[in-house]
Amino acid sequence: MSTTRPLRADAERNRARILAAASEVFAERGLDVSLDDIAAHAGVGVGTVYRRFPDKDALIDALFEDKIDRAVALADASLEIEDPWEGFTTFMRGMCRMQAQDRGFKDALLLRGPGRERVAAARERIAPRAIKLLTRAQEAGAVRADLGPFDVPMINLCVGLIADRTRDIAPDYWERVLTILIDGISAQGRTTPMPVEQLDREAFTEAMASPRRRRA
Amino acid sequence: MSTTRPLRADAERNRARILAAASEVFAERGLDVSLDDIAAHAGVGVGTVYRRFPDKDALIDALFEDKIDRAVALADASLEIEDPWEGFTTFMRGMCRMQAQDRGFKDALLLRGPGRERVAAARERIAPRAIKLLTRAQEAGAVRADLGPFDVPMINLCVGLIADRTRDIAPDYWERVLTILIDGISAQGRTTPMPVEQLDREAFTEAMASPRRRRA
DNA sequence: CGGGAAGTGGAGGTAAGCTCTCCTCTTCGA
DNA sequence: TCGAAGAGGAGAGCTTACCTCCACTTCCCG
Repeated sequence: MSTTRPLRADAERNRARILAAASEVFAERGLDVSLDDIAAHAGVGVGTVYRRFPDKDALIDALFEDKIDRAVALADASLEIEDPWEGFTTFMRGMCRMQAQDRGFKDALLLRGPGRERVAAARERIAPRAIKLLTRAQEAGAVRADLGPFDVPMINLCVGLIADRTRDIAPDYWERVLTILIDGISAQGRTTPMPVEQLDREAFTEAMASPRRRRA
Repeated sequence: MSTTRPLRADAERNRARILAAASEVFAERGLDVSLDDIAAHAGVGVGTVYRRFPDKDALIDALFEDKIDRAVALADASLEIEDPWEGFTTFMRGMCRMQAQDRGFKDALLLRGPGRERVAAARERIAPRAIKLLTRAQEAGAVRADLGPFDVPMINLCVGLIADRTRDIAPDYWERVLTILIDGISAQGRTTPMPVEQLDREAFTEAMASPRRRRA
């Protein structure tokens, strides 16, 4: 099985184009985009996509792996930071940034259908590191003691939602919400200055209007 | 037009049944449920629903009005509270509770399509009161000064999301997230004790699995 | 109590939108 | 040069929802 004959040059080029397009489109609009959209964006026909990837999930998987590795690397890097608070918040900000910049990644972390095992595996790689970051920060008295390990992904979820809604309007707005959440989990009652401006009225209205399928 | 002849007794009964069923189903599962579901839940045919309400939006509107009134009443009651922090947090908790307990209400506040004007009108009734609550709390030094008026609904959005995901599993879990958020907007670095327990592993797994259409 | 108006149910018309297949035509490369 | 690999994209087939239509039932006035 592993002895796959190399693809023809044009096929290889198209494969790369599909992956690039999928990465981009998933990041922008989430996993709910149709393969037709991705094919169009890649400048190929749908048939070509299906020739390369048995189905949509295979395509998602091909992109997902790498992102998980990056998340794990982030966790490891955060554990290297001496200051426990700094380490924990670096991890949180990094995870949120990844999700804010890549809606597909955020969606992938929530899959229930096929690909569920892959997500479970991913969580099992990240969770122990996250827990270590959390307990270390709690033992240092930096993070409130009553925060549970399962509260942490919920915070991610919140930021991800806000990022989805403001991505096209104010791509950094999510940092305000994360700032509030991080100050809220501090045991020392910090008030971190807001890193970005608030929304103006127009941006707010836009963000609140839910995207009822497709454009306006 | 306004001189509508009274409905026949059975029709009136069915109308009430439809409204009751719609209220219940919308609250549980949001505005995305089909009218077929509502009709079944009310024990009538779809045709009967459409005889009474020209379309789905009319049905939503009929229920929405009253909920807005309750939100406005909550804001007014919160303004009656002397302590500005207490007033503001009472409002926040109340708004979040309304959305946590009624997913349809939460959805309705985000409508873009038809019913948009009604939502805009609702916002215009609530916004001035919310702003008053906020600035009063900020002037008293209770709420961080860099919080903007448009950040407040974003907090609601976050809590609404968490409530949606945990409604069937741990109906009060959202209060933990709101607690974090409220502590995060305090200018005085409060650490309010968590009002409810955290999720256990199983509940967490359940909550993270996105509801890809219909049941499990 | 009888008849016509009002009301009812739910199958199915209509419309989207999606995933994935199929088959003809094109392109690569030994 | 020519066979095999690849490409494209129309459309099959599925799902899901909103809403209509009309034969049948129920109410209620005279």
